Amino acid sequence: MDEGMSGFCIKAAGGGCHGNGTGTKCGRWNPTTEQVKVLTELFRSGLRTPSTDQIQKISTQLSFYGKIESKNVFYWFQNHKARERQKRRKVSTAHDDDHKDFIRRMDKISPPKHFLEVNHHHHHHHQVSDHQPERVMETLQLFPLNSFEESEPEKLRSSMHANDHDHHQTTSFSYTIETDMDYSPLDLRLSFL
Amino acid sequence: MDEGMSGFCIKAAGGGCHGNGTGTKCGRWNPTTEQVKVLTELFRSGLRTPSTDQIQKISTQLSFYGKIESKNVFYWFQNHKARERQKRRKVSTAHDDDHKDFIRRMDKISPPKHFLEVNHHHHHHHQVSDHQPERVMETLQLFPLNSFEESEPEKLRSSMHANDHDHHQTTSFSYTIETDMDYSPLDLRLSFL
DNA sequence: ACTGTATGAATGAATG
DNA sequence: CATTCATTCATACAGT
Repeated sequence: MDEGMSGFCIKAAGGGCHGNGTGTKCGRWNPTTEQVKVLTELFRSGLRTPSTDQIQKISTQLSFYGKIESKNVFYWFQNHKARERQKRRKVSTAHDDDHKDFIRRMDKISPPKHFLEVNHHHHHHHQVSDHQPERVMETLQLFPLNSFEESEPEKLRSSMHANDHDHHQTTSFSYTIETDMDYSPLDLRLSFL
Repeated sequence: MDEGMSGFCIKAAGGGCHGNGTGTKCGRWNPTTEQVKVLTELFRSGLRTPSTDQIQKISTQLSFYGKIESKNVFYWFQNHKARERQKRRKVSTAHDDDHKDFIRRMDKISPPKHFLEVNHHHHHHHQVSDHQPERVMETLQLFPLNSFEESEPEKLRSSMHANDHDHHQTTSFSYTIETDMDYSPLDLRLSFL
């Protein structure tokens, strides 16, 4: 979730919409026939996943036919490829007798290869029932306040060094969840180091 | 940077099977608004790449609001960071108004024929810069003709013949826009090096 | 007007 | 860290 979540591009409506005669509403990109034509042609020519540069160029060219952004081109190819494949896949079901008990996506499909999967605690008492939050109201120790910033070399957190939780030195910051709902005095405290 | 527009996005449609594991056949984590809120807050506080410990703690805290695993937190941060960065690059492009000053530059000769890097130019560092995308209004150099990936024998169909004079030595494909509107003889040239 | 379908947009989950 | 695939949500538009 970024700031601009749900496709509500309510931004600057004035003239925002490409002035095509078909009276198109703004809110989401509505490709013109020309744009679609070009995109389709590119796709048919073999372009499936354009690189950033190509996307840039394509959208720039297409911008002549109407408002368009790079991401539109990006999504277009993403979707087009996905749907075609999706369609193609529907034609491969139950080709034989019966049980095609495969492609069954549900629970644990692929366990995280590396470190992940650590959150496991209560399982003994009422396993899958509604989780009775044991009020783990402990203070959440977070980042060292100086390690963030995209400068992470290759420090895979594979470290997995048991537990350290010792360096609780400075800056602590409490964050209280703010919700409209009013549940228990549950305030998540996130302490930053 | 619009924030908290209406607090919807509550994908309560179709399945909406997040929440406790009372037999919900959810395949993938569906974060609750509270979880997202916290994660976002953490992100905005500067957390970008939480360590294993932090991930652990965060997911533990967030588990109060619903089912969640460490890997979810991990992926969330990965994606969030990546997308924000990607947004800096894709959501740009063509912001100019109605400057139809398309420059039909003399096509730049395509580099060597067979597969070769499509990106033959700049590749400087531009971490998080909010610069205006350069208007690459030149012939659209696209993929290296010899398709890639997948077993999709896309038939290269080059209908639209070049009604122009322009024709490169390489397999170029000229696409002429055909519209009822009668703007300039703008022919979008898509050259596939 | 409502409904079904096509498709733009978003994002969880991976993989390299 | 970037790139990609799979799912799903949201909407524009066509058909009845």
